[in-house]
Amino acid sequence: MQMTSKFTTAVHILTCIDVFGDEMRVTSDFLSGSTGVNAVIIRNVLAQLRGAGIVNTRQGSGGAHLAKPLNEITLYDIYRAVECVDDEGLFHFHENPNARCPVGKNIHKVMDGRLSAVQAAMENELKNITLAEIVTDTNLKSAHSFYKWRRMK
Amino acid sequence: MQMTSKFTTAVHILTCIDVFGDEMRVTSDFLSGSTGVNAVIIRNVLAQLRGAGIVNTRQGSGGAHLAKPLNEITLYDIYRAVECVDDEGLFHFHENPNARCPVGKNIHKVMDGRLSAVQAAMENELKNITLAEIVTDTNLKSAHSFYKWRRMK
DNA sequence: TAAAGCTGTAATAGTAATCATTACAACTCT
DNA sequence: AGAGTTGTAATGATTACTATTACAGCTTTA
Repeated sequence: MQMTSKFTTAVHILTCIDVFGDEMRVTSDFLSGSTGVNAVIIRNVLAQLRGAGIVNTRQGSGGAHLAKPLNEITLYDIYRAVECVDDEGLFHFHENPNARCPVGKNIHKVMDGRLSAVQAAMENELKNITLAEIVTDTNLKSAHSFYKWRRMK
Repeated sequence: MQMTSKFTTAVHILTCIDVFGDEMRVTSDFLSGSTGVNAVIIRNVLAQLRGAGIVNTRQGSGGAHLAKPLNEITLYDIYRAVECVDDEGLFHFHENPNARCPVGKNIHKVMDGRLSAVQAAMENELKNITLAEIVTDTNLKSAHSFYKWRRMK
């Protein structure tokens, strides 16, 4: 089991918007080039991020922009925006436990609270990581390589 | 994204083995009846649990048995046995970030440590839950309903 | 020792999810 | 008006999960 790559793609996208947004239009095509992910997928991810109030985009005039300060966007916000984790949660129950069996009848109830706690532990960790950290680290690691890439576009 | 239902199925199976194991042969067929999961799937899950040293099974003579005390089996052990989480981890990276882009070049490295921490937080929670708890709670909830079910088999 | 009941495992199929891709209408800006 | 974009629907390839059928091999017991 794994999260969709849309999650890391979304973080990548948002980092690009912040890093390059000052000087150029960050279009879905540009983001496709940086992530290696199809431009339509990028637009879909952007649509989900927009729905969550994380970015602004507009039809016609290209270019995505952050809708919030970097340090107010956590990885949890992005995860919620992009992964469909609403309904059932992280764990997927087998669907037809036998209600006539005392174990089958109760296993769901017995596990539910505990599994929610596990999920919450993961989500809390995600809440503690902001995009600001990601961007800062990325800038530190790549201080020297910006020039060329910008020229390419 | 979600975990396979094999995980909750495995917990259900192990609970049954402990609860019913004293008085009857807990076969894949019996477990199929309790979980509502196909008997072949049950046998596959049992095979994985056996590989992890959690249960013993033998060809011919039916009936699975726990290979360890209840309080030495954590949900983490079961999760590791049953989900294939070894290689890439919980998060799935988009596979072709552009190495010529300073963001694409570094995003993986920047996120990796943080995502590992998130995964570890979840796994630590799983390590804190033992099968002993699950069985105890199940027994409490179903004290009155065992008789009938046993008679059915 | 033969029959009955299990396990282990391979092969096949249905279903759902993910991602890529094509296509095109609607919008913005020059 | 035309070029460049976004938003979105439709289609297809690939992969994962689960169910199911089939059968060889093992154990127990009658």
